[in-house]
Amino acid sequence: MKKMKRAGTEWKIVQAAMEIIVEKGLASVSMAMIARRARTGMGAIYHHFPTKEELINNIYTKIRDLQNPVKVNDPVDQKTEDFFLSFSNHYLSFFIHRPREFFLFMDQCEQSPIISDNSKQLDERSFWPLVEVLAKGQREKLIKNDLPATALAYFVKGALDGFLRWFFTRYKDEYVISPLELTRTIWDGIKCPLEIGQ
Amino acid sequence: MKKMKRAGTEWKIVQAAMEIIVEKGLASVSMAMIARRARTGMGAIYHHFPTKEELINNIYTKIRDLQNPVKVNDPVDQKTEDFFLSFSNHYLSFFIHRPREFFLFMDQCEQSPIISDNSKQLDERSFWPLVEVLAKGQREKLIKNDLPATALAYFVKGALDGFLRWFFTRYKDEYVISPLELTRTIWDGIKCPLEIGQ
Amino acid sequence: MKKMKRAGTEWKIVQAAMEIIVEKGLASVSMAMIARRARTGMGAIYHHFPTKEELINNIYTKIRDLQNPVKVNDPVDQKTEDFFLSFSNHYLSFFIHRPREFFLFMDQCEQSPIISDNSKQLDERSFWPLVEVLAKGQREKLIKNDLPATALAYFVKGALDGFLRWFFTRYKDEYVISPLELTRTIWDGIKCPLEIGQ
Amino acid sequence: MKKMKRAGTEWKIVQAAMEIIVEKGLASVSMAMIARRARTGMGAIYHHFPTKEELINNIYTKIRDLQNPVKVNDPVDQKTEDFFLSFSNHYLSFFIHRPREFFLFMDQCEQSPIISDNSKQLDERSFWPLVEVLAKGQREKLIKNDLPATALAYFVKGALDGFLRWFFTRYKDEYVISPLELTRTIWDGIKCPLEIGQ
DNA sequence: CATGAATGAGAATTCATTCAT
DNA sequence: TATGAATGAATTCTCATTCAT
Repeated sequence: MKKMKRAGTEWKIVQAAMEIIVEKGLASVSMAMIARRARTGMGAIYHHFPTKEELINNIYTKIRDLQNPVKVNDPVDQKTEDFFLSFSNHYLSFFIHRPREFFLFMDQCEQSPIISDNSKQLDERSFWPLVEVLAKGQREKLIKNDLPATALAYFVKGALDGFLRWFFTRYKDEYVISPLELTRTIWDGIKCPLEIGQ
Repeated sequence: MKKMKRAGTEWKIVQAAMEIIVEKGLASVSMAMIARRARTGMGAIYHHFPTKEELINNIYTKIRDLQNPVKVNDPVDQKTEDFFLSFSNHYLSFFIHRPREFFLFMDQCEQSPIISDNSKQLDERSFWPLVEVLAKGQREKLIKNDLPATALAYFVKGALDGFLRWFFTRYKDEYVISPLELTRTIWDGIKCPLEIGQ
Repeated sequence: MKKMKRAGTEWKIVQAAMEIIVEKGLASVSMAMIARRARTGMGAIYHHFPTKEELINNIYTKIRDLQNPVKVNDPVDQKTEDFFLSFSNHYLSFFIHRPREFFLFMDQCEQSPIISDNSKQLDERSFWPLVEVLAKGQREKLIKNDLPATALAYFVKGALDGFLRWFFTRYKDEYVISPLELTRTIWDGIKCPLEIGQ
Repeated sequence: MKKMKRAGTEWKIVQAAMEIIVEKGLASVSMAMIARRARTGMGAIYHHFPTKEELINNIYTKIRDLQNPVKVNDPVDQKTEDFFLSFSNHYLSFFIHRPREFFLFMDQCEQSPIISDNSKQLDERSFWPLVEVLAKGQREKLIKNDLPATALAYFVKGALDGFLRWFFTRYKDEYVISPLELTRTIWDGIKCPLEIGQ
């Protein structure tokens, strides 16, 4: 019962922080605003998070952790194309099936120096499989190698994020969209063209 | 040197602001830091820009204006593929041939609510030709139509920005990169697959 | 003593602000000076009053409210002369029996555009009974009607304030003064001369 | 011709300063605002007036000098009542026949510490005849002596200023007003009542 | 654990004044 | 003389953080 309440408070704070950061921007959000939105006192926030930075980083890593379950498939085990498609689909559907604040919050934070190096290492870890599979694909001559695998990975992540940006700021339910097609589109872009006769 | 010659003060401020924002991030830059870096007094900044917000927005729109020359080619006049490729190439080479601060500054600002709706309308204007050509390509059955043209445009912009992010933060001259191949990669992704037998 | 007990902070700020404004003048008082005098931090002031302007206006209206108890006697109920004299006496004795800052602060503010229209409406409300009784007196032919009642009211207020200005800046206890005689003096001025033979 | 221009500039500055101070208040007027209103550069102001304080004080004393012609009638020479009435009438008509900024500017400044002691001595000098005549009247048993002459003088000045405040902020040409009646009213107030039988 | 008033260093902004043109 | 961009100290205001209740 008590723990319930505590967990509830922490979640209310996280919720409020995400909402308000998405609305007003990282730079112009104060702890007092978060407290007001969360309907708690300032003290409650500082009970759960020692500093503002840690609050932001904590939310950031919470989301990354949700996104990257402990056990990540090893790219080596699977067919390159399958791994690539499932990685991308997972990335998209993770955000699509969650409150819009999840993606928009991450999108705000990603370029900001408030995110500690520590938190950024988490990013790297989640980014790594993508780089790996692209490199593997290049070695297998399945994927274009005009650019280093890292560059392709940035390109792919940019494309996915661009789509999600559209989804969460422009999409209006008018019709069904299929993330699957999107990941296929990216794959079509980066894969090597079939040789004639193949 | 007590007094500054008139000329160039505004540009020195813009320069300094871009540099320092790229270094420390939008949120953690103070007007005093900008003044120090620009070697002006604080008042000089406020002489040229009424508020911090307007300074940022002004730089933002200055760059967008540079990027979008008054006369934009009309997508209707050209072959779809050519227009798409030249649009994307122009976008990439604009940033690649300019100081890295240009892109990194824009990238910082783009997701931030500090950019006013007014400035964002400029974005829309520069974005529009891309949406148009994608829509035209869809009507011509040249481009996949699983997603609305706007979504594809976000996707394309995301991909280009992802690449530039890599270019300006990871690229180390090790070897020659060709933006042309990148835009071709995107085109390969979004174009309709050739029918067998064609 | 690092932290202040809650109670009384607002009053200490008001107190300090009045004192220091009376000493140095509205224009040359800074929030830092007020904070120092009140022995609070600057933040405490802004916790209670959103801006410097609102602090001033708040003090102004606080005093006006003290001065005008909710229930004001209706001029219609009483003999004109009695009402006039009691109104004036009340005005004088209110300030005479309070710290000199009360009057001197009001006197500073009254002509200053820092006092918002909103606060000025309070003035009007407290001013109204005076205008009313003068108008009534004019209708009864008890009071000279060379000038509109409003003009007379400004005149009367000016006279009372002039006296108070003397009282708080020049009076030195040398001898007893009687505000009652003053209000009588004003009355003698504005009343109609007795007809010969009456 | 040249001198003309210079005199013109100085007057434009004085004019502009008075206007804007009356509008916005002494505290919130900057030299830049004055320059803009006067349609001059900042330098022009500093050619004519070494500091902001001196500008204000200069205007203040300019008006006082206009008001108090070098030769002031000596109260001793005239009948007390005549001197009192002509003094008061002169005070009122001086302001009434001049732009409203004259009075309203003086009213703003009078309580402010920006007015130097030097300038204030001018006030005293113009105030002195009033105190003198009231004292003389008291010695002659023509004027009530419940209060010291200085107090009466403050009272009288307050009354006159109160009237002018009405005149310049409320009066709307509806009908003719007669300052003469006003000064008579004050006289009626402060003079000793006639003994019955006299 | 929770509250929110209080702290005070630091950020944004203003403005009297100077001076190259 | 006139101009107005530039200076930078002073001022207003903000906000992460603490702590008495």
